Amino acid sequence: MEQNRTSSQTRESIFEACSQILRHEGLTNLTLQAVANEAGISKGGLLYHFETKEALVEALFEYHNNIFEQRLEELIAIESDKPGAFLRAYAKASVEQMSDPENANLYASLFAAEEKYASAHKLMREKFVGWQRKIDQSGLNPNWAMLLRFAVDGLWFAEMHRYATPGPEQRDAIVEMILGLTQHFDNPGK
Amino acid sequence: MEQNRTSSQTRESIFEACSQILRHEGLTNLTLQAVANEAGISKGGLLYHFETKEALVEALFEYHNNIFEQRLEELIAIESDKPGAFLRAYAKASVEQMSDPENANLYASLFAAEEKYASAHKLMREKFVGWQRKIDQSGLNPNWAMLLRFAVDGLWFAEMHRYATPGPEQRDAIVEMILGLTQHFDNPGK
DNA sequence: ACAACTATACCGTCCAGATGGTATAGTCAA
DNA sequence: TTGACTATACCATCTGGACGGTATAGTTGT
Repeated sequence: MEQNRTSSQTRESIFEACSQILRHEGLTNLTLQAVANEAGISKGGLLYHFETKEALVEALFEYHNNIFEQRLEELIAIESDKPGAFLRAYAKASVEQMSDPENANLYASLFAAEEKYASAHKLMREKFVGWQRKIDQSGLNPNWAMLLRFAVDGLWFAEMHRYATPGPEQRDAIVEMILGLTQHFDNPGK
Repeated sequence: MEQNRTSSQTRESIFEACSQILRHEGLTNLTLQAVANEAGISKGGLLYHFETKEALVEALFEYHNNIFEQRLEELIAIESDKPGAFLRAYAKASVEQMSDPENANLYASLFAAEEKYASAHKLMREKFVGWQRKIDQSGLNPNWAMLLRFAVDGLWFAEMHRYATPGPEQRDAIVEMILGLTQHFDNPGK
């Protein structure tokens, strides 16, 4: 006979089910019924794990944030501790995240979901504050460091929405350019 | 007796009604009924002007895009035709757009709407392609120019979602930094 | 000038379908 | 026994959209 899954296994499969739906069907189709079907459980079972849809979405944000931050930690560990190290890791982690084109849809849907689910938006805002704090402590001129963060976020934003994105070689060149610029303490232009 | 408004007057009041709702209530509350109420017409009247909700949303995107592009044209006219001129106008127009904090909500809702309304997304993608083309023709090294565009878009993205945004003085300083960098043909850092 | 007609700008009502959420009764392995 | 579910039924609410109807403005022929 089949064994019941543990609670945490089911939770993970629910998160992956949500992600699949967001990747291929979009936020509009992220209904409780659809998530339950995709995860191979019933709607009642889904609501056993998450009392409301908002709680589900918030947990989904935490799930993806953890993945990102774990990778970020790994990249920080590799990075030397020269000035701008965090910024370089942040840039690499952001770019990596978009290496699978299907993730563009996922993240675009996730950002769209923030508009509706205030708790998810709050979570993301707190995350950005944390990253920005580390960027400030990164040893670079704060304005210069923030400008570089915006360049990274802007690339990410373009990839996510597919807004006039660079081709692979140009993207690599721009990323290299950004990484190089993080080695300057301040704006090298005048 | 009261006169009927002209079609274009009503259309404009509908766009403003949509914008008000997006600014203060969010995309979730952008229903046909709510738009009709806000515009002071009936739901039937609204559907007279826009056959479907998708058509309404698409027209709303065109409306706001026209506002942005008109301002962009003005700023281009002011700008000298030295290299990077378009990029500077683009940066200024983007920043100006966010000077009213209530617009942050509006644009965040608009971007969220793109996830649902494919025609609006298509429109925005085409707009970005057009802007990117002008950036490419801006007389700067293409990779460098695109990097600067991403910096602008990243600032815009942060303001829109209120993600660890700079204070007013820091924002001004960063904008000045970006404008200064557009006067370099290529990455001035090494 | 005036009647006839057409086009425009709406209004008010109705509806099928979907959604999030609740409740309940039962299953099944450890 | 308990935790982890399934299955089903149900509800209140909301949504986009279709519809028939109406008042007014503008055009046209005579």
